[in-house]
Amino acid sequence: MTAEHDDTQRPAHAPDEPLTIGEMSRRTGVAPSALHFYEGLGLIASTRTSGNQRRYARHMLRRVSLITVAKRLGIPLSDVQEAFADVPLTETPSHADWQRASRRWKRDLEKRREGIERLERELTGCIGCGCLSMKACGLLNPDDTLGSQGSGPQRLRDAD
Amino acid sequence: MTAEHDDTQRPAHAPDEPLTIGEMSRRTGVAPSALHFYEGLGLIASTRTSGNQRRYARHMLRRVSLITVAKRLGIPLSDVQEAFADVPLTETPSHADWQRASRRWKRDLEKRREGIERLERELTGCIGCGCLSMKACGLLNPDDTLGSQGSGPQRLRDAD
DNA sequence: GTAGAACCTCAAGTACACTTGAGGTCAAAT
DNA sequence: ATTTGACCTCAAGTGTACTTGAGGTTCTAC
Repeated sequence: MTAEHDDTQRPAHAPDEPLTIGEMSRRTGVAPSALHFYEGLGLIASTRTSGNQRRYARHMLRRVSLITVAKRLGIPLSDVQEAFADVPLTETPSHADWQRASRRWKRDLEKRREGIERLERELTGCIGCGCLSMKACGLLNPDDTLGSQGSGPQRLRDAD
Repeated sequence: MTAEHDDTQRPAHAPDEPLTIGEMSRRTGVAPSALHFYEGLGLIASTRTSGNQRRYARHMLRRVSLITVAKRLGIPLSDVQEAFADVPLTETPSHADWQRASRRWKRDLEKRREGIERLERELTGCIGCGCLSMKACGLLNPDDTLGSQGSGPQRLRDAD
């Protein structure tokens, strides 16, 4: 986070000009090779110049940002692909397009958050009572008191 | 979730007997090959019978369950390894051992949950105002209005 | 005591998400 | 005009998290 990318030396574009792959990379923090990769998966799209170089419409920045966030949260690209399913790739997506995608995402995120919250609660409870090592605690599934009924670690597994 | 695993036909063990790899697998839902793999990473441990077969102490069930949950939440095994760092592998962990691990985990989970919550809020805002496709919205970083200052999609990236 | 299920090791294969490298082209500046 | 940096394609390599298979051993039940 130093003066390493000083865009004052970079070409200044009109606000609606398409971006080169290098610009996309600098702006999103995603390597050009990864952008190639995402394009191969159909997660993003580009047009080509007469000289076969990629040019990205500005709305691709958002797609890449969303991919990045998803990754950070451990969401696989296949899920991102689904979330983007109805968002047009080649034209600028409409208000409604992104609204739909947003709602879809939000449901997915809610599930994830709930999974984490559940685990947090369980761990918190166990911090309080120390039951992570005690048979009496039903939260994290005691080592084996339920086991012989074939229950297994249900509490930790039924979160789907 | 049918009558597929009917433990009434399985060997019934005294509550403190060690488990075979097959039993571990059935109880945790984790494949034997994965248990081998986790053992290679030092995430779990086993003793061996005179005939070189693995036997797992019952407290390994909890370790495996925690690994499974972590995976579901997109937490890499290396992080799990760290979280387990001070929890004894070969003897039954003490109350204090698991307490320490719980606290560590909880901090990690909090960060993750916060990341997800942030994204949820952003998406929610965008559902409300439709800004996911509008330049005026600063939440998801507008396509490019901040871009020429070299800021990039900061709001989505500074969440670490 | 022997059949069959469950287990063992070790090597190789798979899927995901990329990166790296080779060999070549394109574009902006001198 | 030529250098330099950015770009292109395609193939192969990397790290993570396993699975699969071959070839052999052990355990349990009959």
